[in-house]
Amino acid sequence: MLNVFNTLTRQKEPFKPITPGVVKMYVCGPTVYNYIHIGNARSAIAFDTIRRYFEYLGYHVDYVSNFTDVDDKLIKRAAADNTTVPAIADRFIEAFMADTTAINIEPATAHPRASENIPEIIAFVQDLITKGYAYESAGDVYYRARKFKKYGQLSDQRIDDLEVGASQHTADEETNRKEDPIDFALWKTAKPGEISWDSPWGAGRPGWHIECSVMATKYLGETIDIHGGGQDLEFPHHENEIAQSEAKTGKTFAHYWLHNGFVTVGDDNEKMSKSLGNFVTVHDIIKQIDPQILRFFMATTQYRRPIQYTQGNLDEAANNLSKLQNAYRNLTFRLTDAVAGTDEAVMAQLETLKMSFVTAMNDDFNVQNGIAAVYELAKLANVYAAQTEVQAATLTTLRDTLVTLASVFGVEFDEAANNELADADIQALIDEREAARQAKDFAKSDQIRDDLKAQGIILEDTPQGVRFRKE
RNA sequence: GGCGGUAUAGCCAAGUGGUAAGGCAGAGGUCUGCAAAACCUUCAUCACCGGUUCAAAUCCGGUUACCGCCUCCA
Repeated sequence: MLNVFNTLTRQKEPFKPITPGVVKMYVCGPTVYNYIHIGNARSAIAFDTIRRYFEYLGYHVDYVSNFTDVDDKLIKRAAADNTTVPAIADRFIEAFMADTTAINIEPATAHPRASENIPEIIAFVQDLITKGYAYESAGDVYYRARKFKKYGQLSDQRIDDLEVGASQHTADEETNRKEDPIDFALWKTAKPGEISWDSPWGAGRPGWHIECSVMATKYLGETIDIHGGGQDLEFPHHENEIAQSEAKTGKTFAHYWLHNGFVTVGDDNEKMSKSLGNFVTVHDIIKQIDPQILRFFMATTQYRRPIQYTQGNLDEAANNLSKLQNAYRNLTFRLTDAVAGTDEAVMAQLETLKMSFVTAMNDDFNVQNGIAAVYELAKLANVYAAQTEVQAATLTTLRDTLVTLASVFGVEFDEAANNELADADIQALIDEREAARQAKDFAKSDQIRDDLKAQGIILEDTPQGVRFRKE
């Protein structure tokens, strides 16, 4: 039984889907006014890993993640770049897709954009006004937070304890239009020249939280299984989503609320964020490091724990990743001289490891214990592949299992890197070196090996002959 | 002020009552002409104080430090 930590109840609960075999999950996506930073990437990776584990268990996952493509920051960016809001949005959505593809994140079932759901948003807001949960004020529309009895439930806040303005991001002119400072905007009237849509309240645009309520219910239904996002969205964003959605539908919005921890940087483990300006974009970082390493690093930290983004931690992830890749190579290499048959003892150990993996992951996606099982699998594979006689079916089963389990973390094994390099020049050098080794001319053979290494080709002598890989 | 999260070896980190998983780095070894890859061995009493218990990293009380949210944020 899979247990997930539900922010709503602050405890682990058995996961029971609304529809057997199906998971409907919505994960808050980025506001597309810049390249995503590695904190955004962490969230995407955390929920992609969770999604992949559901799929490993055999669930069909309907995974919806939005783009917030209309808001103050886009308007500001468009003005600064002397272009339009849609142009900015298009540019950074394209960059988002490129960056997330590089770190091996599966595309969502749907990637809806706020700007493409304006009629639905207006209808949603209108319904909230009709039901008495919202009111128009000088062209803006606000949500009456106090009217929603459960307001504060998710973040465990009582309205009266909230310190208004504690984050120092409240705008005075907006506060003046509200009945109550805790109320939040559903619709904002357009200032001259700003992007806008016609509405019953005049030209304007959606507030920040409404698009998620609208798109989640539109694409997944009034009640969904899992709603995810970063911990910083707990309040107010997700609190507001609940208030909007449940006031409108009268139904539970999401059964399980999952929140990923932050990426921290520097000696004081400060949160990385766009507003603090201490961020590293994925766009930049993957020019310097292998995106697979970034992916592996983040995927192997449990989603609720903070991640310290440091060079040392990245190096460690790189070493661990190559450990898995070496196990894959070791298995693949022996297929060439394997005999028929299956080793039942190894198969039995493999089953035990798979059970360890599932047990670990079923405990709120405990990837630390999950990856430990994969490391054990790698060791089992290496020991087996080092035997003098190996069986093909045993090798392929070990390899298939390695591939399947590692794929939950987004690890892919590159066949080409192993490789059967059809480069005649390199093969000639390898043959020449072999001849030199046979003649015990080690000075020459070592020279050839060094030369190839300079080209990024690593030679390895094994009892079954020489093999090579790219560095 | 309200709410929440952390604290385990040089580093990452698992572990909610029974005597500290796993990984990285380090050390020693096996294999190798030498390497590489791999394997084997080795490496901690759990922030601090007090309490409960036959037994606590794990429960209770207290202390300290760090981080986050309280309408820009993943």
